Amino acid sequence: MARPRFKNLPTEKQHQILENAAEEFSAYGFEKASFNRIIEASNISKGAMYYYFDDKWDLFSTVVLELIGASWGQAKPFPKVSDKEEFWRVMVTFIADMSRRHGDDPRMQGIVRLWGEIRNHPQANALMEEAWKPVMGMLTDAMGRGQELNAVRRDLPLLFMARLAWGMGEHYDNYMFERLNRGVEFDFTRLGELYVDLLRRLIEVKEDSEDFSDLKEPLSPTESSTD
Amino acid sequence: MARPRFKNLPTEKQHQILENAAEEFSAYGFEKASFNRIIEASNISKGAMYYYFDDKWDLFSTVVLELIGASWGQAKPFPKVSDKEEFWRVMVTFIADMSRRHGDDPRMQGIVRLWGEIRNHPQANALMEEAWKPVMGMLTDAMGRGQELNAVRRDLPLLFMARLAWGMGEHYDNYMFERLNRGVEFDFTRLGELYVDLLRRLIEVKEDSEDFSDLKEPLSPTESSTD
DNA sequence: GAGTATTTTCGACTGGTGGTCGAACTGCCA
DNA sequence: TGGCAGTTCGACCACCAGTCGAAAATACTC
Repeated sequence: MARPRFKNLPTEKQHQILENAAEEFSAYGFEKASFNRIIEASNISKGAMYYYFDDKWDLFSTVVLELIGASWGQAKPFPKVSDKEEFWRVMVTFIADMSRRHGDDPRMQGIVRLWGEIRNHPQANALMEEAWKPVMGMLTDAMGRGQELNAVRRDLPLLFMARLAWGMGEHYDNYMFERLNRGVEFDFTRLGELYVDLLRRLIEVKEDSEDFSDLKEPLSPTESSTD
Repeated sequence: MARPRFKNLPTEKQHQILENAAEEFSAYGFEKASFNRIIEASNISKGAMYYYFDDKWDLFSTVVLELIGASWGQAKPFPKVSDKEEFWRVMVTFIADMSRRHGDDPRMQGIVRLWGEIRNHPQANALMEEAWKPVMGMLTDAMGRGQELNAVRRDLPLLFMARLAWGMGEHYDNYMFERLNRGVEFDFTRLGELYVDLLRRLIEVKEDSEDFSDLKEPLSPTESSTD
């Protein structure tokens, strides 16, 4: 979010600052990252830093938006599909693409993993919403198409299902990350298939399933508060 | 975890300290909770506090274990069930009981909600495992029984499914909490039914479903590191 | 009860934190 | 040359978790 003047800085300097910040945050998390250390590493004075950023959180969210934007900027939209099976097949590659984006860049990995830490910050929801808007948009679009094809259940709001998928992904990541750190080996493709299988079970149309459309309103997105 | 000597303190004093700590942690989260403030509120000196607890984390984990223990200490085990439908019916009440335990005590609520924040702490996994062991045990037992009744899929490890249920619960809580804070009204019973419906979709035996038992080993619990 | 040993309490102190602020410096225009 | 905005600077603030040596209280022994 960074004060507008930040853009007047030589792009090199901008890069340097954001780079150092990304490094620090993804290495230590939000609270334990040292704003002072970032300042030192950037060869800048404290006053100058606060001249360009409101506070630590401001720098953090700038970094997050930058990183996610760079990674998702030129992502291809969910392709047109014309039948159920194709829908699910494409979903697998979509999810794989997603986890690749999150897994390849270690700075991105660090950011994604520390999401849980900041969840209670007053501005966390606003940041999350803005940062992942394009991704969530693609997810909900995809699921909407799935509904048209009668592949995806219609009794739950799109956004609720998208968040469900998202949350499961987060949890999935954590579970795997933990095991990875213990030296367990994975077949990531197979793992992705399991993930989509689970997601599919959650949101697929099922003949005998109970209908929860009466819950639609409380589950739907209310206007997001900007606090 | 608290030094053993803590138990020699008058129980009244012990209570007072843990009470103040629970208050502080659940109100501010782990990082932003002030150890100093807890000390002051407890009418105790800094040296004394560090005489009974190794550090902030030590106090925190003591509080967590205390709180969860008190809430789950005398919980009834998952009842004997003899057929699929009964199994799922009992599961609904089990889950309802669980969310009631987490929702009734605001201190407990606070603790549960700040779990995400501390996930990256070096001792977080050990604490989580110890704190929720009885609950997870009941969950896995229940699911094991479900497998015997051919209600629950057999291709995934019990613990993986338990964690899946757990993670979904966490995410669910967060989603609802967010909406609650915006004044949205809920039918909690109905919401619990939706949760179990989703869980059921995830772990129920499904004839045409792909078999993922080849993933059993990487998904299974390895020996937990105690670092 | 005196003297010693152990346990407990105390709070000043340390190196660090995020954030503030008034002064100084710079470039530009009149 | 003077004035003025935009920018840079680092000393300073309140607070943080954690340390430590010494004082106080208690327990134990002769």
